[in-house]
Amino acid sequence: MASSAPLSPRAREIVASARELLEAEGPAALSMRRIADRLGIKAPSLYKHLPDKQALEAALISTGFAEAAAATAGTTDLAAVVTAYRGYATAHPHLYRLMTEGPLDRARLEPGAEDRAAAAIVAAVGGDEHTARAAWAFAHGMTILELDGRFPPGADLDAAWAAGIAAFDSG
Amino acid sequence: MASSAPLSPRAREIVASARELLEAEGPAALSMRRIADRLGIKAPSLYKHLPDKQALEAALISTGFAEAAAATAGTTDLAAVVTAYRGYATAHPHLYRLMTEGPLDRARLEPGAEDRAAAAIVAAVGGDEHTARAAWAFAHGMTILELDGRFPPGADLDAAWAAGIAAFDSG
DNA sequence: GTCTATACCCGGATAGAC
DNA sequence: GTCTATCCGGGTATAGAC
Repeated sequence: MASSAPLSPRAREIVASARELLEAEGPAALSMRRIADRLGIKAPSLYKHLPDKQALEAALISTGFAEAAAATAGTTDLAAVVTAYRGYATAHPHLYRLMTEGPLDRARLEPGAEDRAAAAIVAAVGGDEHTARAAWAFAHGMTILELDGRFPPGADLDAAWAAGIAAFDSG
Repeated sequence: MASSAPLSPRAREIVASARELLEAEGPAALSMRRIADRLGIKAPSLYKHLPDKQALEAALISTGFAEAAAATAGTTDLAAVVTAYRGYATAHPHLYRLMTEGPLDRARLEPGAEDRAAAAIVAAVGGDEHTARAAWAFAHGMTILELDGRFPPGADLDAAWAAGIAAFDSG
């Protein structure tokens, strides 16, 4: 039903440790056993503090959205928003993947976190929601294809980002 | 080293059956055991025909690229390419995910398959590689966010696609 | 070309003692 | 709050018999 219960202090420590593991080794390494290992405890002990793994992932994702919102706040034009977006994603590639890959269980997130992360791009395109979604798709597509090494080796990605920004600016 | 060895007829049957499983249940269901089940054999028998699971996935991805190339061939303007791209992806969402998610082991693919899949979009933007990459990122971003249900419920995605197309057309 | 048996790895989660 | 013991599931892949 409602969104997540607030986390206890110990649960927040667990989430913080999980984040370090995630950022160091990626989503595939983010198992309850590995998280417990880092904390010097056993995996079953985690369940005294968090109901399940999804709650832990939701906490990580909510944090990521808040940080992405902060990273893009204060920008005014599309180039600046998109540059900040790319910068946040490449600084935290594994967290970005966790935030954006696959379905999102919105009920478990911090309320409003997703909207706040989207606000800067909506403002930068002048408030049109359709254009904002298209520009977000461009930014996410560039980001995830870049992180996954999907562009041809040696491709000038700064130029590709610039071309997309120019398209949306002139449109 | 080199690209994949050609597949035996039996291997092609296995790949075809794997594709049905993939399209019906998604990448997570695509295990050697499940593939074997569908064929009425045991998983170890598959290894007489295919060296490993990656070879099977590479065959599926190469096929997907060829089909995507065919789906977008003959288009002239960006709107038409992008519409065909979206149509192929939504007709084969799980295959599309397999084709586009995560790193790509190019050495195992059918040579040239990736380039042929990209050709229509390059042509539609007038041949500029940077703009082509940006437009592809837009199309992929829209597609994967749509498949993953990442846009707000009730969002008018046709309008978002149109807004992005307009941006690239006027740019 | 298929089988059985098996080796090895991993995962999330629970019960109940301390 | 942590532990041990355990249950359940899953996966890729190999050896060797038939």
